Amino acid sequence: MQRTDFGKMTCSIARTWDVIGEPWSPLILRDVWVGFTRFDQLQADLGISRKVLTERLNHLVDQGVLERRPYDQRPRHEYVLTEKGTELVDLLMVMAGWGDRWLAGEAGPPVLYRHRACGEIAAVDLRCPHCGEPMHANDIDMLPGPGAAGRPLRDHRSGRPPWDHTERHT
Amino acid sequence: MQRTDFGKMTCSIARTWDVIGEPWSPLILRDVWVGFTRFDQLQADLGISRKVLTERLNHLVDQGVLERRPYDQRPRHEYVLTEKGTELVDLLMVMAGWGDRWLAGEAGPPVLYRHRACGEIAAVDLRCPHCGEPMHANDIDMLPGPGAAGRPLRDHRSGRPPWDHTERHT
DNA sequence: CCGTTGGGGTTCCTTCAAGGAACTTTGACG
DNA sequence: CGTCAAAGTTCCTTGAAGGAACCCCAACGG
Repeated sequence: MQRTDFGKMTCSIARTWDVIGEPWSPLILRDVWVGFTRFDQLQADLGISRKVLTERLNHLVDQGVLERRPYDQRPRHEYVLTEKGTELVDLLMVMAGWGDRWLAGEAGPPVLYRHRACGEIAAVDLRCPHCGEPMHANDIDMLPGPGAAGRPLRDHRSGRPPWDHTERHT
Repeated sequence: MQRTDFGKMTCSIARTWDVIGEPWSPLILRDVWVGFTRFDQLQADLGISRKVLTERLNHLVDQGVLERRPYDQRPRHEYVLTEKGTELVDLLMVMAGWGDRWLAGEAGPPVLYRHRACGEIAAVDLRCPHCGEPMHANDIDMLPGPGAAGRPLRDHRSGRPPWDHTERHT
């Protein structure tokens, strides 16, 4: 599918997309996390084509997100999350949180998350690691980082990018 | 592309994927957030095909993530994030955080995020809204929610799903 | 020692989406 | 009245997703 190579863009969203943005990839990671670690388990649970599953698993292994690990003398193996992959599960939790909030409808969320430390059922919240206050879309400013490539950034004071001098015919 | 309809699955990750999982969608949202709100701006910035951009924008509007808003008497309009869409930016921030950490390489992250409340540069952190402690992949248990459909869940004590009684030939 | 089974893939074919370029529409402006 | 610019359509080519069938390999079981 992806004829465009997002991995080469100077954007961490695009680069991350290059790793998990193909169809099925997040669901494969979800399943591996939940305990479906073998090819046939994944195939049966997801109903995905074997061909596509092979391609996705290879890609995820190449990207260092999954590890192929033998569990028998026979050529049998299971897929497990690497540290890199485990940190991707954070992303899945945020996706699940948004889906629970906006798409679950009458029936309510299919899965509840319980924080083991305090025992409470909760959706993850985004916080600033320094001050501990909420840190959402409108709580931040963006600045060029060391890996920047001259991409214009949002100016939160004017509400539009600094380079944008087109009139608004409001 | 997506021949499989993820939106019908009993999984908030799959449902969310159905909204933003097509190629380009996250980058479109990023651009709208950053201030590229018009068709030609998006097309020029992303280098996406006009046809595909039309399809994506329509889908995102249909899903209530973007709103098409006229800014002139002429048939001119711009796309803006709804509340639903603004909350999706949280997801983009987590994606960016992961990409910054694992894919930025030597050059470092292209963009830095500054928390306006405290002025610090930081990546978002996932916390439990109740106790305020970190809440990552391995800090939670999953339970069936009201919208569940009998899907087996992970048992964190055994490390694999409760229904899995196959031997491990380790 | 030969056939069977089961995990883990390939191969091949059809259908549909992505990419890209050219063309169209609409109202405003000089 | 001709032109311009925004915002799409149309059409064609290439390539990815879906699906079914097939293959390989190492135990077993008799």
